Amino acid sequence: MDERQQRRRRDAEANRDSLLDAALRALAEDPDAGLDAVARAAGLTRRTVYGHFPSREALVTALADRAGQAVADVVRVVRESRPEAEHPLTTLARLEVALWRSVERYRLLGRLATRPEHLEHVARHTGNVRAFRMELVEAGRACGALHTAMPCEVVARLVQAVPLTVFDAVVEGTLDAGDAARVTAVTALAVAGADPARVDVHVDAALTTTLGEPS
Amino acid sequence: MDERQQRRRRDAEANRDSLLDAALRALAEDPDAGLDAVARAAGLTRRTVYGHFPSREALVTALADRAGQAVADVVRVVRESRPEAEHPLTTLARLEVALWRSVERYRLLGRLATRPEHLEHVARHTGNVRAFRMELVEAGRACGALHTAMPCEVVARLVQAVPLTVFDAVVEGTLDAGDAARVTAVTALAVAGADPARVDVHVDAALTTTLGEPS
DNA sequence: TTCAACTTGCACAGCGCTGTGCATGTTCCT
DNA sequence: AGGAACATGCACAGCGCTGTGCAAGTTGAA
Repeated sequence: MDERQQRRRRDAEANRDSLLDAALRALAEDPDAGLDAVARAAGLTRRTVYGHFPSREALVTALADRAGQAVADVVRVVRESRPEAEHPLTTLARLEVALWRSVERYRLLGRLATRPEHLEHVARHTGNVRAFRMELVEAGRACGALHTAMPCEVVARLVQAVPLTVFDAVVEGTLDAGDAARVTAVTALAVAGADPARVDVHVDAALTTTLGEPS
Repeated sequence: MDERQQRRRRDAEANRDSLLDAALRALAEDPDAGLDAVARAAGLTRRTVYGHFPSREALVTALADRAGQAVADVVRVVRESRPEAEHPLTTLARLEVALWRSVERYRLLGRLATRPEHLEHVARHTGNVRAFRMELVEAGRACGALHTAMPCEVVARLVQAVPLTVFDAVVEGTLDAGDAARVTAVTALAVAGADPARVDVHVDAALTTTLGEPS
């Protein structure tokens, strides 16, 4: 009963995956992209999509859940790998850097949130990240490392948008992809109210810690 | 030849205006909102829209141009009202505060930019703001008031998203509308790399300067 | 008051997208 | 090799939106 016969043929499973991958990219660019564009990007036909998903909404839902799961995993890993005495701002930097590895999925959630019909469904997934960010901001303020200019929840909301903006900057060519993770972390700390002179320490620590892990 | 007889009847002109107003709100929420929703929000019929605009695209274009003009005016006013010796960061704060008064239009441009078909048309309007922001960031760095962690163009791009994020926070209820202008300015300076301890000075100066002007 | 400008309702064509049925290959599994 | 699972092409219905034509009403201006 562990796993049923899930999917009988391997190629079908592979097609389903490349379909989800194509949808991830296509819908992150345009949440209203047609199924034809998605299928074509996956090297398949529109008709075939309905062999894997009963409706367009089912595809989007599966995709959103998958993305939400990935993001939740990132949060969990960062939480669990956190040393007892690690500075909250270093953890925050690590979170943003680690999150950058799943930016495509994070971005998908952000894009779907711009469509009223998916807003509530996405909101269930973004809660974790926001809560963790708020936690870290509060901890950062507790040790006097953050300037307090607005409520923590507002800060968390503003930080939430940073990776999305950075991604947009990369897409439009303003920012080099190699610098993106660092820029994200630096900006996130700045928005949180950190002293610019001390940001580098945390970000560098985060980058060296999180760098060693391959795909 | 100053003004032709432009529009013959006053009510028609008024309807056209309330149509544009409704479209501003509706399309800023959902760039794909139907003309029926727009007309209904203006207290008119879909059929009437085509009495004022030949096509949906014409409406959107007129709206985008109008919004772009408003934003450009804000930039011009802030530029011209700038005292010789004013600190660049104070000017930047003034820009963001003044821009907040036209946030709905600024936001419309931002929303339209998420739709591929309008992207290039919007880009013509956003150039001014970005250039001015970059100018101010460079000046701020020149007098040592800004921590340098990334290229100016990247900073300008990141600051560009701040008002939009703040507006979203207001819409979803995370932030009180009364604090929005201040939060925008504070966050913009933070992203630019200002010392948090000195941000208040510039923002307060900007708020008191720009506050006296009514609608 | 009278005419022109404007709004409205209805009806219709067109377009693009979704979702389905079916008949025909093609590919995997045993 | 055989049969089941899967992909494909085509045809079709449905839906929502755009854009147009026309025949009414309604309102502003002279």
